[in-house]
Formats: sequence, structure tokens, C-alpha cells
Amino acid sequence: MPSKVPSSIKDGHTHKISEATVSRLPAYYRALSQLADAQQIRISSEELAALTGVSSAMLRKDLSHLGSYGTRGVGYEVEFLRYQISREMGLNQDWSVVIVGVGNLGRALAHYGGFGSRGFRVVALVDADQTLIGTKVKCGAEGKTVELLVHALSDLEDVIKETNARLGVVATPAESAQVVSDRLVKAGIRSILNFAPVHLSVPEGVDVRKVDLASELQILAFHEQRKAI
Amino acid sequence: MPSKVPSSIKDGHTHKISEATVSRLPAYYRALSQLADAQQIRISSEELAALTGVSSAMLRKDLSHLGSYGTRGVGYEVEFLRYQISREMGLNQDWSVVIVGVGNLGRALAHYGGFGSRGFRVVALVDADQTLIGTKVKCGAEGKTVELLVHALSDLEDVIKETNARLGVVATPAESAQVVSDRLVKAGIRSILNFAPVHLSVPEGVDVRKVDLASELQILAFHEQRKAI
DNA sequence: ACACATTTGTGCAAAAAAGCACAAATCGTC
DNA sequence: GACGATTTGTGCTTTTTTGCACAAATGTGT
Ligand SMILES: NC(=O)c1ccc[n+]([C@@H]2O[C@H](COP(=O)([O-])OP(=O)(O)OC[C@H]3O[C@@H](n4cnc5c(N)ncnc54)[C@H](O)[C@@H]3O)[C@@H](O)[C@H]2O)c1
Ligand SMILES: NC(=O)c1ccc[n+]([C@@H]2O[C@H](COP(=O)([O-])OP(=O)(O)OC[C@H]3O[C@@H](n4cnc5c(N)ncnc54)[C@H](O)[C@@H]3O)[C@@H](O)[C@H]2O)c1
Repeated sequence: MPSKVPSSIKDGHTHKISEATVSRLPAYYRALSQLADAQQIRISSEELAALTGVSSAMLRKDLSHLGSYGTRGVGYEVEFLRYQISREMGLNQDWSVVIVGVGNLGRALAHYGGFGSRGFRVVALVDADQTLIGTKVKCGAEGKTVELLVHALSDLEDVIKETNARLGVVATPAESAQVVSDRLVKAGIRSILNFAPVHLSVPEGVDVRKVDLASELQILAFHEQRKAI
Repeated sequence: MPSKVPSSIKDGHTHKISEATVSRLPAYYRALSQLADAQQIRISSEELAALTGVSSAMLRKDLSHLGSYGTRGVGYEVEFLRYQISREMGLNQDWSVVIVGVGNLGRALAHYGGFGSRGFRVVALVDADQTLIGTKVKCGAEGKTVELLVHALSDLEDVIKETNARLGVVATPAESAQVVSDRLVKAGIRSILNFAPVHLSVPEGVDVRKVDLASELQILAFHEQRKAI
């Protein structure tokens, strides 16, 4: 009778995790990090769900895809679960990010301190504007500030090779975004975060996630319009 | 036989439009706007789908929820369809936006010109930082620049009343986001765009959309990690 | 050792979203 | 004015996601 084959066997993460689940893991991870900072040892699915705005059933099902890391009747150990999620998502390694387009938004992203603490390091800035190229931009918030040189667009491939960047951020105007994306891909980047309001077409095997702020406002406006009175 | 009851009857948009569809309408709208700018008169579902990165069947089904605005064998009239989407989404009116938190990100949003051209007007800036309050910040890109005064957090309710803002943007640190959100709601705001990396809990009837950049990078990292070699 | 209160993990049902395939409508042409 | 080439709109199927409910596991107290 196989009564001794349990938990540890399903921990191997060869299992396919659904896209919907993946999109929620970061929120769980963040909440767990905060709980860990606050020295909390354990948490129930009910509480963690409330913190992250999902139902407890969904939370448990999401987590069950990673393995059986909770204890029935008790809950989850905060630090242990946090570590498991970070391992699953590849957050226990550092990720190098290149930002293309150092305007309003690119600069705000560079200044932002919240990335570093999550294992993302902005390692290169690239722009096409001659007056920007060669200038220095502060990266990261207080504590871990680094000054980065803005490189010329023509050096994009070299910069990526030298810095080993694996994530690319497109923060150029819409007109340039596709060209920039093509060059990022050609230089070996296979994960792109796009802020320009255009659809980027990329070869299979390359992931693009878009952040479209105007769309978000439009979606809000749509619902707002429908609210009576 | 009711063979004379067709198209026009289903145009009334009392019909429920699915959330997935709503989230794609802005992309269609933007592509159509570009096509209109380029003087293109007509477009097929196949072409528009390619421009926006969806399948043509999905595009047609999405559009069919608004009404029957295409012509079989021909396609859609760019300007007409664009107008129908804008009407459906409430984009033929202006939406006033209040931004709370005028740091890196809040400032970038304020400077951004792309909102104005889509009917969103930043009408008020609010911050808690004494050194920022009373200073002026340029809003909008060249052409339609306005200088806005940064108001004190204590004036939030008054500012919202005076400016009639209906959309609120939270760009404060995570610690303050829930408090700010509560006050926005109390002041009558029922649509919030949240950039702070926390889940905002709001009463029923209030919509929150979150833009979580660190999460986006983490999702990319997850997939990147899984790509062999 | 045993009853009891918790809380997880999951099988199954329901709902939502995406994809397929084709009839119906339209246009241009002969 | 009939025919063939196109392209929409949509019924139906498949897949994905969410929600429900409860058995299985754990801890506690007596
Ligand atoms: N700023 C915002 O709040 C905001 C909001 C929504 C969307 N966006 C989008 O984000 C993108 C950036 O916005 P922004 O406000 O920072 O614009 P911006 O004009 O301030 O900055 C764009 C930067 O890209 C550079 N650039 C132009 N072409 C380039 C190229 N081919 N290669 C490299 N760099 C190039 C420019 O020199 C400039 O520095 C735009 O697509 C915009 O639509 C911005
Ligand atoms: N800058 C980015 O690229 C970026 C990226 C991802 C997420 N975010 C998130 O967006 C938010 C803003 O980021 P930022 O880089 O602009 O931070 P920031 O520190 O530059 O700006 C925050 C601003 O909010 C103000 N503020 C603080 N408490 C307030 C309160 N109670 N009411 C009103 N204003 C208050 C501060 O005075 C400051 O001006 C943060 O939650 C951050 O985590 C920013």
C-alpha cells in the first residue's frame, strides 16, 4: 500500500502552472514578504487571501500547484512559503534589466527603488536622443543608488551583451517601439515589458507584457459611465 | 415572417459586454485612431486583428457585442467604428483625473501628453510632502501644457469637489495607499487606478484597477526562467 | 486515547473565455 | 441579374478559470 509516498513527490515543479495562477503569485509573494518583515510566523489561506484580494479557495488552489506547503488545521509558514514562491518564480536570482527610452517614464522607472528589492537590477539605459546620450542618471532609491550612463541606441546590442541583460523595457514613443523591440529580440532579449501604446509583434518564444495606462483609464471610464446617476 | 427586424435592433447597447471584451476595446480604439489619422477608410477584421494582436474571430465577436457595424464582404469603416467604440466606452466626453502622490511616477503621469488626446485631463495634484505643496507642476505635453498647483492632502475632498474629478490615481508609497484610497472613496471617487504595490480594499460599487510593474517583471522572469537555455 | 475544532488540498460543477467553422450578406464582374 | 470571391456575424465546441463543498490531516484539550 503506498501510504508512504506523499507530499515530497509532488513538490517537483515539472507540473504546468496556469497563466492565471502565475499572474497572482507576485501578489502572494509581496504580501508574504510584508508579513515576514512584520515577524509573522504563520498565516491561513483565509487571511492571505484577504490581503491579496482573492478568494481563499483560489489561493489554496494556486498554491497547491507549487506543492503541498501548508499544514491542515494550521496554515502556511510565512517564510517557507515565501521562499517556495520565490524559487518557483526565479526570484532568488538577480535579473538584469535594460531600459530603452529614458524620458518621463524611463527615468521614473530607473529612479524607482522597488525593483532592486525584488531582485531586478537596471543595468543599462539606452536612448536615441543625442542630448541625453552620455549623461548620467541616478538609478535606484536611497541606500543603493547607482549612476548609469545613457548609451546610444546604436550601442544597444553591445550593451546587452556586456551587461547580460535578460529583460528589456520599452519606454520609447509608440512610433519607435516596434523597431526597438526588433533590435532587442535580435540582441537576444526574449522578455519585454512594453509601455508604448502599440502592439509589438515578436517571434515565437519571445514574451511581451504590455502596460497600457491609457487603456486602464479607459476601462475605468467605461465602468464609471455605466454607474447609475 | 420577421425578415425585416435585423441589424438596427441590436444596436442599443443595453447588452452586457464581457470584461474580457472591455479590456480589449481600448486597443481597437487606438489602432482605429491611427488608421483614421492615416486616412484609411476601411479595414477588415483580419487586418485590425493583426494590428492589435488578437485573432480575427475574437475581434469580430468583440465588436459584435457593440452592434453590427461591419459590412460583409467589405469590412469595417474606420471612422464609424472608432466612433462607435468611443461612444460605447464613454470617450466622447472628458474625464477629469486627480493624481495623489506627485513623486517619480505621479510626475511622469502628469507630464505625459498621451492622456489629454484620449479625453483624460489631469485636473488636480495632491501630495502630503510639505516641500511639494504649493509648487507648480507642468501637466500635459507640448501644445497643451497647463501648470497645476500641488495641493495638500488635507484639501483632497475640497479639490475633488471643485474640479469634479471622477477618476483617482494613487501614486503614493504602498504604506499610504489604503488611507488615500479610503479618502478618495469618501470624497465620492468610484474609479481608482492604483500604482502602489498593495491590494486596495474598497466598498462595493468602487472599481480599482492596479498597475503593478514589479509583478509584470516577475511574471516575465517566471517565463524567462522556464525557457530552456 | 479520543472527540472536537481548524484549515488545507482537491474532485466536481459552473461560468467565462477562446477558438472553429460556416451560413448569410455584400461587392464586383460578366 | 446571376455567379464567384470576400468577409462578417454567430452557433457550437473546447479550453480555461473560478467557485463550491467536503474528506483528509493536523492540533488541542480532556
Ligand atoms: N509618461 C507616462 O506617464 C506615460 C503614460 C502612458 C504611456 N506612456 C508611454 O510610454 C512611452 C514613454 O513615455 P514618456 O512619457 O517617457 O515619453 P518621453 O517622450 O518623455 O520619452 C521617450 C524617450 O524615448 C526616446 N526615444 C525616442 N525614440 C527612441 C528610439 N528609437 N530608441 C531609443 N529611445 C528613443 C526619446 O529620446 C525620449 O527620451 C510612450 O510610448 C508613452 O506613450 C507614458
Ligand atoms: N516609480 C516607478 O517606476 C514605480 C514603479 C512601480 C511601482 N511604483 C509605485 O508607485 C508608487 C509611487 O512611486 P514613486 O516612485 O513615484 O514614489 P515617490 O516616493 O517618488 O513618490 C511618492 C509621493 O507620494 C507622496 N506621498 C506620501 N504619502 C502620501 C500621502 N499619504 N498622501 C499623498 N501623497 C503622499 C510623497 O510625498 C511622494 O511625493 C509607489 O507605491 C511605488 O511602489 C513606482
